[in-house]
Amino acid sequence: MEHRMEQIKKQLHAQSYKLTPQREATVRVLLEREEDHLSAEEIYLLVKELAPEIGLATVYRTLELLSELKIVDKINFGDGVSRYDLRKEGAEHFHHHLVCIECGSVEEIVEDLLEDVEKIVESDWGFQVKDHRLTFHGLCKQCQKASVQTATS
Amino acid sequence: MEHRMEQIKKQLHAQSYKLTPQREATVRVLLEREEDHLSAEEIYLLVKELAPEIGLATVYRTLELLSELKIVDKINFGDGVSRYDLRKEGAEHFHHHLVCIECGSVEEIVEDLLEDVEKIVESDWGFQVKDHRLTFHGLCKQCQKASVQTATS
DNA sequence: GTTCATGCAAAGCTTTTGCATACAA
DNA sequence: TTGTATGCAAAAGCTTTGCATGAAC
Repeated sequence: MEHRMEQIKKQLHAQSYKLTPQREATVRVLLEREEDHLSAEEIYLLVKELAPEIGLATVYRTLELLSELKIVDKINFGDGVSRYDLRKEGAEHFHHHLVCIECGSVEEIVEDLLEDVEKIVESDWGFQVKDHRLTFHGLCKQCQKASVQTATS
Repeated sequence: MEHRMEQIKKQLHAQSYKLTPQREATVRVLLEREEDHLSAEEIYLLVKELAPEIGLATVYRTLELLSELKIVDKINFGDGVSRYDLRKEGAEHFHHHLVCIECGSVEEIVEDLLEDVEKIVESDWGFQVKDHRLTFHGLCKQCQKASVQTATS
């Protein structure tokens, strides 16, 4: 079994949860589609390909479990569905996102750009930061090009 | 009529929308509770005190309209409901939030702490930033004190 | 055999929509 | 009067829950 799956299995066992076939299939989908930001429904459909008998409720329960264990982060880009994002290995903080308001694409920023800002928040506001959510909304490279072309054509 | 309400009225008229009594009551609630982060349901209950005949659907429609005009920002702290936050006068960007994971309190940071980070995102990722969402999760001052007391008592 | 996990269906919530009515330019 | 806005109720999502069944130790 791959390194990452093995690691997650240990995390589950450490809290006396089992890595059932359904949970494994769900994690596998999340690993395979690590760059995406899948909704529960999308994950469900992909998991069904690996484990056709699985129910949507189990996917929700698994995702909730993985959230609690901080293996995945639940995120909401404002379109009414929750999306689930695997934490990068060893990452303490949730990574950042660039959401294009034109084409809807989502890019990830793994670098932590908020270290300085968090120091300011802790010293000036007395707030002890545990985690963060940072999303930029704007135009991705492609859509910037497209809008320049439209403007000049 | 107060300055801010008058201003919003003009913004509506500029797009040929009317400031109906229902919309005015909704805006009034948002102004009165500017520091809070009310859900549609909470806003509805407060608006009912000013305009008892109003329907929940109208509140939703008004909030959607105000969102489009960038008079309010819709935000989601992950508890399954959307919350609506009046933009500060003249603010270009949405302000930041400090959400306490212990007591659930939400504090606002009006200062824009992301100017440097946005420059990096634009230059290093080629992403043209239009707006952002930044929320810190952690312990507020009060809850930090409380947890120290608990630990030492 | 006891506990934990699953699948299915039903229920629960928030939010949106259809439609007839009321209002305003 | 012509289009916009509203209220109500129904519908439409997404997510959670109850419960009986099944698997694991």
